[in-house]
Amino acid sequence: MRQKVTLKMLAQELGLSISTVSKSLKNDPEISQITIDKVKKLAKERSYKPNALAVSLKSNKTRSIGVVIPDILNNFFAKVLQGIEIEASKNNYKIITSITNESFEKEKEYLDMLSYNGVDGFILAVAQETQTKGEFEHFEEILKDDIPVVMFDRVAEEVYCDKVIVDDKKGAGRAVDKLINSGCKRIGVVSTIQKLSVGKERLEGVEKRITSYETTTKLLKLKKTKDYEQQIAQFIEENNFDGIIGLDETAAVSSVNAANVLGKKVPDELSVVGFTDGILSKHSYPKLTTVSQHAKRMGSTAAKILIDKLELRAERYLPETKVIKTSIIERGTTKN
Amino acid sequence: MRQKVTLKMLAQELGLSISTVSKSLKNDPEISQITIDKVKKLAKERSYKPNALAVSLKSNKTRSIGVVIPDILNNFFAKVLQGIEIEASKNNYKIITSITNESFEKEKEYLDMLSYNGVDGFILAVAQETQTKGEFEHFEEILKDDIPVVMFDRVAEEVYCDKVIVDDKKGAGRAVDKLINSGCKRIGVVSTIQKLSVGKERLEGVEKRITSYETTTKLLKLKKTKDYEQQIAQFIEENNFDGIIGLDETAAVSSVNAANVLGKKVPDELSVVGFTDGILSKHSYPKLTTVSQHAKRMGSTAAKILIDKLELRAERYLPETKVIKTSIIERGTTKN
DNA sequence: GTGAAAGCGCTAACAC
DNA sequence: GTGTTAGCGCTTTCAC
Repeated sequence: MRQKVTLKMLAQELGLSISTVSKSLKNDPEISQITIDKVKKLAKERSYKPNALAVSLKSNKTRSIGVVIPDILNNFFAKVLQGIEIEASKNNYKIITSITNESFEKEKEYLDMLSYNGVDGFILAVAQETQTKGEFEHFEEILKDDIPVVMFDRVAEEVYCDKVIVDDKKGAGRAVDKLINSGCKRIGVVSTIQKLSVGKERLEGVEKRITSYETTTKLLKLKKTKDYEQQIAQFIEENNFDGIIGLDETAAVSSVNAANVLGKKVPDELSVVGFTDGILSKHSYPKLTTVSQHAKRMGSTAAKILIDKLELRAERYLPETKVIKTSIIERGTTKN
Repeated sequence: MRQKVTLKMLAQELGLSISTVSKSLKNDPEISQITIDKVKKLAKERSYKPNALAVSLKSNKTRSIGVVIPDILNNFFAKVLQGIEIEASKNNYKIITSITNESFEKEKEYLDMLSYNGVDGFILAVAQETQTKGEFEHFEEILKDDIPVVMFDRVAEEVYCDKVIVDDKKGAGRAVDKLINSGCKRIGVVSTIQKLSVGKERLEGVEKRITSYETTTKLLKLKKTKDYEQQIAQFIEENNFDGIIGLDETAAVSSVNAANVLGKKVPDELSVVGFTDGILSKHSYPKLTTVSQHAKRMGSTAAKILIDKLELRAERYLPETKVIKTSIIERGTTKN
């Protein structure tokens, strides 16, 4: 093992005290310029780097952010993570990634483990199991310890902390408008996320908006046990739909494929609008028109809010909820 | 801020010394059972958790692993990350995720930053720019400091460290066999990753295997500037292919969609085999037959190797290269 | 302008 | 069986 360079070593070599060396490296005005230059020169030569651990112990700051997400294979979360990472790295923060796999226990465990001098703050999306259970004490615990938390997308209303969400309801409304404007008369809704808060929000958005038009809608909750495309194909046939809103990316892409099963032309005989605008939407045939949630921006926004808090640049004790605007990305599954 | 519980506090409250408390919590046989019980009881009550920073400073171990990957939006890397995460969490390691976005500079930066008491070891896939440049000093630096490195998938032959790779050549051979066995006579190869080592490996594998049969092949390198499906459709038409091997997931899915453009039936008129077996393969229409690289297993294997090294369970100084076997996942784009 | 000393929270060798 | 002490590498107050 190559010897690690410490302040002590530099001090010895220069015949100075440790504190002088430390101050020199910080350009402390107490120290003469000559000394400062001397110290810096040697530090550079030896490529001295402060021991992050020692600095953290002293300052009680780790410069790291705990990111707790339900599922990294979900392209949406991956995008958010990317946004967080970029912003964090800009500000010289590390990120510690934890994946709950939608489990309440894992979520609790990770929060607990990381809250003890592991990270300065958290960015998280609530696990499905936690949302179903409605138990949020583990978040409160963290907040009591004065560790800031920013929730995104899957948030817990009950917890008083910063949040970054998407105007899902409005987005759903936009999806309805889009379909109606491209001539659809009968619109069906397909979802695999009926249990999640976002799933409910979107459904509400659709239902509310559809009352503006002379039509109604119907929801198909996809069952994991059966083939999605078959379920959707049947749903379309039975109700004679000419428009489908997929409340999540999988539901939307499967709807496009269901049209293939039925031999219906998209978008001529069936239009589809999806949510999330991830990688699947760009690789379906035809490519999906979607409501984009700007996942990357969600990530960077969440990171900005958290870092502002950590650096005390923001007002304390005043949690904010930031709403990211949705927008429709027009591609091939709708008519103009 | 709720006061953090420290050994000192417990000691004071119990009228014991700090070291006694410390030892009690470690079940040191030097300490009487009565004391141990007393200490543990209070520790539990106060929900004492050791300060991870102090432990790290003392032990010079952080129990964290630096994971450096080129792109988290790539489903393959996301899967590997998932595998790493599971294994790490099992062994009570944290993971620090860094995304290089294929940049040499970023890769260097992250390795540098994290190597100073940030992490105990690294798991990484080399960035594209680094592979192109062929500069690997930054890896050597890390190894000199005795920080173990495990490379996966995108490895640098030149660096003497542990590696986890896939038998890409054999996998490519399997893809050829699969197509020939399902009756293909003219096989084309499509790729978006011709610059990466894995891309070259796979191509070689195809070319080598195809000599066993009475046919030849041809490669289409997809240009980012133009629509993939159009390029592929043209390629298929011009060469009258009845089989396509997509060397990466995007190329493979785009090939299936190109068949749609041409109005060719898959797999009846055109068979396709892809690589990577990610989320896209499962959502194309028809679903893709692919060569799976078992990404998750790659991740957990890499993590196991690293953790074994870190805990000195493994022989030191003897880097190993583990080859993960590929397998064909049969779905709808090939005939039986 | 420089240095000594205390302390962040913990561990462990060494007393007693 | 329990306590004292030194030290991990750094920052910072206070003394000189």
